[in-house]
Amino acid sequence: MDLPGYHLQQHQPLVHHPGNYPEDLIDLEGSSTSQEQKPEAESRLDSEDSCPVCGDKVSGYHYGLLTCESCKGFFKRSVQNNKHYTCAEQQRCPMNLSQRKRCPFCRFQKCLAVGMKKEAVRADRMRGGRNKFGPLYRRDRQMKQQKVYHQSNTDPYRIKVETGQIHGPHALNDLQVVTSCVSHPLTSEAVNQPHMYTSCMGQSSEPMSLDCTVNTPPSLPYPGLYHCTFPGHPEEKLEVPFGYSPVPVNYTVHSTPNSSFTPRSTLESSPCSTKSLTTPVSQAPTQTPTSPLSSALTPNFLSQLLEGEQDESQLNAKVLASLQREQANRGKHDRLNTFSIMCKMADQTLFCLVEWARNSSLFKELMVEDQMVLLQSCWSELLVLDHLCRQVTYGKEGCIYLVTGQQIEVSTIISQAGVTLSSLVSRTQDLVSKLKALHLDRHEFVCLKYLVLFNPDVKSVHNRRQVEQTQERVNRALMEYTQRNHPGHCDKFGQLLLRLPEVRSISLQIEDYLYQRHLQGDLPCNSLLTEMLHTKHS
DNA sequence: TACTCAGGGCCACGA
DNA sequence: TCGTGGCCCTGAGTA
Repeated sequence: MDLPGYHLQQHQPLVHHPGNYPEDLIDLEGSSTSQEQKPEAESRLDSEDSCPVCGDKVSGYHYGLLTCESCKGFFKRSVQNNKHYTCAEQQRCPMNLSQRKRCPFCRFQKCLAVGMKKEAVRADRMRGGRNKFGPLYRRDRQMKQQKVYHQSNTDPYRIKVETGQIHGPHALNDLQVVTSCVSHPLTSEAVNQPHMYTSCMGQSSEPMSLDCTVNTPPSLPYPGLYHCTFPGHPEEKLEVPFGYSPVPVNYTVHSTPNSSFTPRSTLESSPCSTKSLTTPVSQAPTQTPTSPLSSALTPNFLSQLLEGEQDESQLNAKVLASLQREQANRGKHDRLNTFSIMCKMADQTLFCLVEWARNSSLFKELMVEDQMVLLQSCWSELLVLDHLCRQVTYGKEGCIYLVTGQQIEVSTIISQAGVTLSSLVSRTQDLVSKLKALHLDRHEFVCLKYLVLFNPDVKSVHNRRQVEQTQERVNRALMEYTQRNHPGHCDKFGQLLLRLPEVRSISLQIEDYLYQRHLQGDLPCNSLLTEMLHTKHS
């Protein structure tokens, strides 16, 4: 099993993550491209493409993708000098050849969004040589040649993602939300202007359409390159022994301000549970007066927790770009259906969550084996929490805010979905309402994520005490934060913790649902999502 | 061993 | 004065 960033094991099959396009998967439009392979000299002409950041002429591969000399230099200086820009506008400045100098903030953000990699800027400033992305550039070049051919034979730059009818034995889809009647372009610029997918379902015998039409810029770099910014990139492919142990957790909450959040392993609460597992009471995290925690440290501690949080617009752009690349790499008759698109979104989000955990200073303190088992245990809960936070923060009434920045009406999904999915959507929306009523904020949300992540009851955790202490610390920070910021809502802390069992329950139901779809062959292959599911059930 | 090419440095230029 | 961007140098990887 691969967890992005973890590599320990050699016996597991190599897993291809989204964005990974190893040669064995790249056939890529098959033989049709073989005759179109251009000589190297001609392929160089491809570099006549425009820079994905500003549209200027590209000069070569720089920091992960084909960019112009100007953006190369700008990116280098920004990273080397650790520049921190600010935007005088609304962080949505247009970025083109004539205006690229106006707002370095937006320019740098766009550099990151399109996939330029900070890590490609050498910390030691050593000149010359090849970087570690060399093989990737070659692969990208091959992909590019193939795409040039493909685009010359199809409608260039415009990719229509449609959900087709599911035929055959797999027709029992719980979700057949399809698209065709909405035409909002799905561009990076659209990230900050969420589109509404209005329902046009039930008005036609044809599959309904969930609009995923994308206008891909001509210079859109290719799969495997943009994905450099995602964990799980081929260059980072790491193999991991992945013995998932389903350890259901029941969060016992004493909803008084002084109570502690106590995850306890239970058996009955999990439909997936097959093992008996008990946790000694002594292992339950407790707060004691002798705790090394200091309330005076809480603001800084919360700031530390928040540091790793990813900017939503960047996440939007990343996932959107990933979906665009996925579509761009597919043939005209090989479009992703809506369920697959949703899975891809979840998969990319999962990668980002794993990366978030890996970059967390608290998480880094754990031994790698413990990091892995914790992530294996809570990945679906993190996904649910992430989704919930997005809805609380950005979602409008009656709509679901997607990780791409788009919105879809809940009624649209429910009207099309089967019993299981409808139930899941309803339960999740109920929870969203509860969290909205609690006015869940960013600090509280990140604390909940850490509480879920640092679960000392996960089987196989070696340094249980360390996990417990971190959980206690986060628990205390959350309690103090809610007391300090919501003195009139003295039970907010307890109310927040009371939501966690439901998060767990929903996540388990989602895992079961996805696994069933996986068995039906509906889940996209080669995804971290699939691997997580497969490992758990294997 | 010559060649390739991506990252770094230099420096003229302009705001 | 500082940021920009074009040009050249460097050196690991490759054929």
